[in-house]
Amino acid sequence: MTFEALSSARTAEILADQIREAILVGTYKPGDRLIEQDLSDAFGTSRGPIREAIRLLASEGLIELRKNRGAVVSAANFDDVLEVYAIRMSLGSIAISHACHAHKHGELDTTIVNKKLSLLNKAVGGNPFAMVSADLDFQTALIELGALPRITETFRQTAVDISVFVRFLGIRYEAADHKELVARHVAVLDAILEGDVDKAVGLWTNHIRQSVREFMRPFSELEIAELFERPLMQDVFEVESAR
Amino acid sequence: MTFEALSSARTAEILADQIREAILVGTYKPGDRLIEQDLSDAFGTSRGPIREAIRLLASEGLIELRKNRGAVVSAANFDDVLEVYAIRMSLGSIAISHACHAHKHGELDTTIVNKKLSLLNKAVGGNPFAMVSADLDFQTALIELGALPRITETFRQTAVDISVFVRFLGIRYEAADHKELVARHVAVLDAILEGDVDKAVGLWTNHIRQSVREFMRPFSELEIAELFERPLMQDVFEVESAR
DNA sequence: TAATTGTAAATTGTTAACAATTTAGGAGCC
DNA sequence: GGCTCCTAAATTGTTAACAATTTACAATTA
Repeated sequence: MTFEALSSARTAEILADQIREAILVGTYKPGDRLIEQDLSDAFGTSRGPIREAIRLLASEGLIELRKNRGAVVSAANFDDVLEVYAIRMSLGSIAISHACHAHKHGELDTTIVNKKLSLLNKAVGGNPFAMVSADLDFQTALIELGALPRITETFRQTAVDISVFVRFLGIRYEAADHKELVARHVAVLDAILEGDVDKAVGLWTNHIRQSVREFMRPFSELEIAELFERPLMQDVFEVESAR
Repeated sequence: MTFEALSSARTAEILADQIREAILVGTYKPGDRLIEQDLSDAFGTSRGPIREAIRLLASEGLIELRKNRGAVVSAANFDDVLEVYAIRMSLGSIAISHACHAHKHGELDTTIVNKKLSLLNKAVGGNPFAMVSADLDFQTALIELGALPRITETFRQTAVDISVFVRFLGIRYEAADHKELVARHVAVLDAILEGDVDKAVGLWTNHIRQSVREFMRPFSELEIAELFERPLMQDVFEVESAR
């Protein structure tokens, strides 16, 4: 990789994308070590850019760095799931409220979110992982309407987390009603475009709560009972009883 | 730096700490370029670790990276301040609520937060920047009681932001009533230790709202009026009128 | 046999040289 | 004078070699 003419993005970012994809696809599993030399052989670069990509993925939390002992793919657990949903609900509400206000002043550009929505509609019914990915892209675009860069960035990070959960914690989107899922999303967008703050935020929090319920669905009674012990369940998600 | 025996932390992290400090102290000002060679000369390492430190600071948002064009120190603006306070209020509430529940189950370790509190008390009345730093450390320890790692990490990042605002946006802690500030902090901690979720969260949100008011105090009527145009002001901070 | 030590291999950390790109400044042109 | 084009310097990006550390494993000892 001596010249690489096409690169409008940074090389390390491209590498990070490829390694992230490899992790999400299962080539590297939680607990696996990522050895710099192996990666640079595999991707055809030297160790420098690979190192940079590894650091990038570590800042996303996808892998963990141990001093002088390299990087390992992180393991996700249930507590993480609840925390991530809590962050998405909380910061998402602020962003959506902000988007409503921006819309009232006529300064809302819906090009991206509309594009992501049509991509999501196309993905419904296809490969479930591709659908999850399209779903997350749409939600991120929705949050981006708020034009709050730090919140958007944090939200974007949680999207990576959700991808990991879907792959490694057995969340089964096959079980969910896809049309209803998309309808919930569109309802939030519509409420924003009506400029109705309370309605939009309400629909959003409701959407997250529903997502938590769907996430729990595939688990056993025992596992669900354990999940209900977590304070976040009552305080943030207000989930009453299983299903 | 060929061996460096003492390092229990990573070299790049130490370098990042030093560069961050140099930025906060004003050695490098917003808009300044950070040239790798200059930094490696200044800190006595090669460009590799410096590069890594720069990437680290970029992920904190303290500097910005432009492809093939190096790093510049970021400039903070008022919108950022409001967004950061909104994040701290929102995620902080979740963490504090979580800490209350943990306390009820008797699994709260208050060693760190108590240590930070005594350091804060010592810092009151001294160098204002040192006080801000001790203040932020205490708040971070408070949030850490929630034992929610992702929220703690995001919160920790916003502490860096606040440091930047204090240095570069003219927030004057001299103007604030230090004893009252510490009292507000202690009140939140006490409420957590009473296990009173509503009280603790209420005190916390109130504390952030008060902080926003104090942050505005040094600015002119015109600037304050402009700040009130921001949706976050009404929606999140519920600040009524300039006082 | 189990624990311990010593040594070689594997791996990460650092450095310096080289390649590619951007920036700055001047020569030539309108 | 102001504009474009060109070249040289400055700077970032990449690579490969070297240093330091960790890991694996065999030899030694209790």
